[in-house]
Amino acid sequence: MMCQLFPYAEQVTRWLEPEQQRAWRAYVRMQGELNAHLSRQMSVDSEISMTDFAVLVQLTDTPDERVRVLELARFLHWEKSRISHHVARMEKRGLVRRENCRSDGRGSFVVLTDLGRSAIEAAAPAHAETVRALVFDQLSDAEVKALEEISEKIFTRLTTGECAAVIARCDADDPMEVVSEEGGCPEA
Amino acid sequence: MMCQLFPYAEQVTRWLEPEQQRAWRAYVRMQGELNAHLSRQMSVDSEISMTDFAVLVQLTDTPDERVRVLELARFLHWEKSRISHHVARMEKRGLVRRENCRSDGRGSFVVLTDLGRSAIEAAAPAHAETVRALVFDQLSDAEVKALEEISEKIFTRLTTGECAAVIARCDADDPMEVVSEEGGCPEA
DNA sequence: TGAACCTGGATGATGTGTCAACTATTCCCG
DNA sequence: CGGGAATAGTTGACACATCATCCAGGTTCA
Repeated sequence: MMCQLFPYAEQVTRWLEPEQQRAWRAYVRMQGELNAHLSRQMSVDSEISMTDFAVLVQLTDTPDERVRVLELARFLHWEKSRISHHVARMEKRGLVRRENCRSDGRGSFVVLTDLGRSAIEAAAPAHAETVRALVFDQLSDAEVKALEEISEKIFTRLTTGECAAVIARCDADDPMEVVSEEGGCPEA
Repeated sequence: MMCQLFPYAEQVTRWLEPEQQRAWRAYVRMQGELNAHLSRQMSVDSEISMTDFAVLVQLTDTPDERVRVLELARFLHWEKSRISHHVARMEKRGLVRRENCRSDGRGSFVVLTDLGRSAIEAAAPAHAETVRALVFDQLSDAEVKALEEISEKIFTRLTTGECAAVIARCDADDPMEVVSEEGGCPEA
């Protein structure tokens, strides 16, 4: 039970401090459980999944409720084929529909349907309640602030420097010549 | 871009405070990106995935490197069919093997193979480096402590009370008569 | 104009997670 | 002992994510 995730302390490599290791294990468990719980809640008391929800949010967030496929990919940090497949499934269920772009023959829009709008409007309140109950009702104001700062710092690290090059895959097709000396991101 | 995740502020339901909303959006983005990054790193510079890794850790953590399937499920908070499928795939790749339990004819053990051991030993150092570089190098000692406490509080909420009943699915087969008045977990 | 290249997007194969059955064994209790 | 319930685990169908590949429509430039 001790040293659960990484039994290789100080044998193999510079490892985490005990406090870091405790924090990491706590975070990993929490995050896994929270994701599972939010997904389950969403699909139990509404007809859509968390990923459907994310897509629908982007659409409702846009004035004319239509977004280009790749733009969606960039907002969500998904890769384009994921969007493509997912939109296809959502289209089959009537949540969105596709329309081709007149000004660019290659492009197409994803457009919110009435069914899609009512689906997200039905799902949102319960989701909000859940997040509040599971997360914010447990935390002090200071902790909320800390959570934001911690998240922001890590996110910044993930989206700058060499890490950004990998993430940029969703903008470009080719591996784009990442100059990584064996190991890529970690050793900055 | 504002109000990205939940555009239904104060229209529909008691919603999150602005600071909570900012924190939530930051957390969600960070967590998604971090997961993606850790998975990619693991599968790029080793032959196993994060989930393989999790299973192998449990095995190496056990004295005789063999664990019962359901015990594995409980440790990892996975459901049993997920374990079953995943172990089947790992067995196909030679990372583990199955052995039937002599004392209980129904049961079976998952046993670490030499290949499995060398796979995790090869993967662990780079993973450790990555976690340190992406997460802990960004955080002060106070933030590490805060991260642990925040995670612990949320995790506790997730695994006690009515929420626990849902999670307990991995211990029992039946839906176990969860007494939830329309909505389940959130409204405590 | 047309050849090389780039971009937006779709598609198919494969690996993974979830749900709902299902089988086989063991346990409980008369 | 015998029969029902619980337990351990598997299986199949389906939704989803990723990767590599493909293709049609644009762009650049000679």
